[in-house]
Amino acid sequence: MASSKPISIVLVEDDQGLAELIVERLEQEGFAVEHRVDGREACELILQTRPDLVVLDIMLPGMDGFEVCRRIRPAYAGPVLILTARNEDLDQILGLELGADDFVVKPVKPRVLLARIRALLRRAQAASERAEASRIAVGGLVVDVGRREASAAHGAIALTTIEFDLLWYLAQRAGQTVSRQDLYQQIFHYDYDGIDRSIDVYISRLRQKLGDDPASPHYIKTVRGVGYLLAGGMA
Amino acid sequence: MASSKPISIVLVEDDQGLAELIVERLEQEGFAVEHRVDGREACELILQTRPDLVVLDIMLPGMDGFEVCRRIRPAYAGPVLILTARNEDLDQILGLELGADDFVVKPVKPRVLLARIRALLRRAQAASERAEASRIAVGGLVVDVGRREASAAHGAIALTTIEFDLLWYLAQRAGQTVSRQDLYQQIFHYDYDGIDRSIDVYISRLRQKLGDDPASPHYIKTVRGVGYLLAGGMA
DNA sequence: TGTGTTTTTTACAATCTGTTACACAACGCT
DNA sequence: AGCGTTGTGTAACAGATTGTAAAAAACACA
Repeated sequence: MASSKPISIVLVEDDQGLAELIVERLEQEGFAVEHRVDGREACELILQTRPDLVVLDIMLPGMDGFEVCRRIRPAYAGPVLILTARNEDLDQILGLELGADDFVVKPVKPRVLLARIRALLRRAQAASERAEASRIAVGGLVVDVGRREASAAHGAIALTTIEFDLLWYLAQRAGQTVSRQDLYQQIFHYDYDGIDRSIDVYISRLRQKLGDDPASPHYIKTVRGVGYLLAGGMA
Repeated sequence: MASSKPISIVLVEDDQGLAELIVERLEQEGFAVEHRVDGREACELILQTRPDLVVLDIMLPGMDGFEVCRRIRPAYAGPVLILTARNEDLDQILGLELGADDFVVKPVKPRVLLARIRALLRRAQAASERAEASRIAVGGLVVDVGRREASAAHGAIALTTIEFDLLWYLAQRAGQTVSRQDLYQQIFHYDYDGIDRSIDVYISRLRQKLGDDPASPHYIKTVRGVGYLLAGGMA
């Protein structure tokens, strides 16, 4: 198990001295560390490589740490540890619900940082074990909640928020008919009034993106008078 | 769960080191694991013992994982989890619609694999509690309720909601005559008044789509004064 | 603020459903 | 066989439901 792959960490920090110190210590401990100074670059790196953990300084040139956090959060599910110089920032960190998982106040002692990192990794691991599948494969379609995208034979398919929520809900119940009522509850959080057509529009757009012909659909079937069904199911 | 009978898993993997690692971990967790290196042998084992789940490596000597999947699928309905070394294989997994239920990209972390296995087993159990059989094959016709579609030798047949419900009900009782009364109860949820002709119309439409000549029908026979019958038996 | 995207609404097109009408087939009777 | 009676097959139609393009509104970001 130790052999498979080292745990990867992305460090975003503009103070070169501090950064070197941290990188050295972490590598000593067997982590694979990538360091970036620029916020924008860091975002790209994180979204691309999906490290096991991110250590993020708040004060950065260009895009600050808050912004980086906001940017990556929708698509990156791993733990984020914030580094901050001033205590006052804490209010913001906590209050703004950035989705940071922990923070360390500067000046940083490597021992402390290391302990926090280990704790976060443990927590994340436990969470991922508990989690439902983050991905569902049904009938040649893969729906990935971590990336909030679907892939079919042709490749990845970019979906908007609601499109994805809808597909995810259907995928979780693949092989069962899902009622309009149910879909309105889940997607819009209010009841179906019998008149609104938005679900139909989203289904239509989903079918278009999935390359599904509504006359003889491969993925999403209509159950007239009831709702829809994503083809799939087991046993 | 610990008491009755352990959950059985078949692992098909040619890398001895990895296989041992996985087997050990799974047995630790209380699963009964059978390991095979050869694809052909694995097929036999799976079809014979019908394990609760199959973990299948793509790269195998002799018969590769894709082929194994294709071979077992018609007769094995349980969940299949694919192990793949390269991301590019995903295209194939998706494109070929092998009927795999999830996949894990190597290098495999046992924790992750375990979480995925648990998720798949949960899903499979939920599915099997819901439905008796999700697919029925009668006289060269396959009716699949999980996809709400029927297929004959020519390929898939697009059916409307009621057409499918009707066919499904007949398929569940293939070989026995089903009364009009019964059909009205099941399909329309009200009694047959002796006048209404809608069932006849739907039967007519079904026969058209199935390519059935009512003068000498291959699939749906008329039982005068009583109802209809979907021809049973094998072909 | 402007620009580009996503969500929601609206209107009209396409499809499905349930009914009716008529044609034909099966049965019973002489 | 001839005839009426009953049951089934299906085309055609009107109303209902769903599909979707396009416009408008809301939102996000620079």
